[in-house]
Amino acid sequence: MPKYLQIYQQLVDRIQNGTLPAETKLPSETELMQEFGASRGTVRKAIDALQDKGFVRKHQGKGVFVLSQDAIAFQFNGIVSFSEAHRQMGEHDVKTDVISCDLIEATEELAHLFHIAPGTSLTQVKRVRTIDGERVIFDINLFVTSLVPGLTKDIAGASIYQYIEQTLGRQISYAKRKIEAQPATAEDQQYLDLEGTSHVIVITNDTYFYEGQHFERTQSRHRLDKFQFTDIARR
Amino acid sequence: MPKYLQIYQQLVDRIQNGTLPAETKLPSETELMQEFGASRGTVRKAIDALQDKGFVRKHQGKGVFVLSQDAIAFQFNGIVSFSEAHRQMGEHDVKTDVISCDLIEATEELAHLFHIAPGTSLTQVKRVRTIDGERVIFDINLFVTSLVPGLTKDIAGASIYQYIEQTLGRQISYAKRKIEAQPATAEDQQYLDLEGTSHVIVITNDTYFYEGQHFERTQSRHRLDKFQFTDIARR
DNA sequence: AGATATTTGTACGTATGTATT
DNA sequence: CAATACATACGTACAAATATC
Repeated sequence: MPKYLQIYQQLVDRIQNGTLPAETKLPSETELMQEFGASRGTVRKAIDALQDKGFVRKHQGKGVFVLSQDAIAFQFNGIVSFSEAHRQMGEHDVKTDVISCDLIEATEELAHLFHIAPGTSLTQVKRVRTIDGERVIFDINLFVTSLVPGLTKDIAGASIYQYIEQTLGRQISYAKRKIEAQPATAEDQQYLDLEGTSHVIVITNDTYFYEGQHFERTQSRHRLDKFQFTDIARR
Repeated sequence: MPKYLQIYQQLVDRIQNGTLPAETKLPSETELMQEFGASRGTVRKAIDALQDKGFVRKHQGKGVFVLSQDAIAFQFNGIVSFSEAHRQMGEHDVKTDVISCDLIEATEELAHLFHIAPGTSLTQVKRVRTIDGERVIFDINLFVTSLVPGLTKDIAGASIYQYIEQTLGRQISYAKRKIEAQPATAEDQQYLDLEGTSHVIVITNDTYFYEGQHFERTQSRHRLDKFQFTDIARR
């Protein structure tokens, strides 16, 4: 592990175990240099990482200050798949049913979206997520088949993201997300326990590989009252 | 402007005007050093900034690659106030009506939330946003009065964030956001043109100053079909 | 109010390590 | 194996913002 990450990790530990409580000032760069036997640049890199992760805030001329812990607890930004998200939550009975896993041909519109030729093969996966006995999420995934080959119903029942990263060895880089409400479709009514609600929350997710290739669009359709999304925004 | 930001800006320009199209490789650090007459550290800082903003991706041993433009167009992350968001969109007839601007006393629950004593003064602002003639957003703001003093109906009708940053001279740092659906309340029905929809989308926003003080909680209640939220997530 | 010290920000230079070509 | 390109680490100097005397 690089030295700057070691320093970073030790400082994170101190913040998390209360040695460096919220609102207190971190030792100055000069002091940290002496303590860790590192150059100023290395110490600064560690502190920059702390700030990126939301642990501290730097102020020129003043110092570096620890931010309150509860701010960090909120920090589950980033791309998190369904199975990752619910493994952490625990306590809930979660099940995934794969409705279908088919090859389809890209329409004009989808071809344009993925920057591929019309008619190119796409893999379409439809899944229903059941939480505590209620069917509350209906996912429709579309993958560019050439970029994500070999998808099967079995894989779709486990974790597609794990398959992409571990079996295919591709690295997922970033995702664009859109959240909106839409009237429930006939398919929504068929696959979800809507309990009379007229709308669903739709999260459209466009995901990209490290190299910038757009390989997936997913619509995740949630029952209104079972949907919640949190994040942290920085000015 | 610091040198590394000048280099950053010039590279952004080239990416945006097509001189450096997506998927192409940036000049190497050595070449950029010569071109801009800068040290390697300075060039690297500029490239790091490019990567932070999502313009490029660095690969050790390979080079730095330009990411596709449409990924960046999506990049309006961060904390954006209502008036900021709609100034950019243009084309729409937007109006803000201030329903009330009162001092209230913190309940036990609110006191705990803001880490203040029960009974401490809070400023409560209720506003309705009308877009193209329809009342679609109902905002309820709660400010810790001692941290955001002097709020008036007039200020609430313009931009509270601008007042905080420019008049009070305080810097807003980050916000925690939660998005969920809730059944419409009587107040929602009174102030919004609900068009028969039973639920509203509620965005709860907790905002913090640079120093880490929690100074605001806002509930922004949106009509279902007029709500949309986008962001970009990184792995 | 003003000078001085402290603290972070920027910039340069050099050397060595690691991944890819 | 060698060359190329990015990553880490050390050191120095000066600037800018803030705190202190």
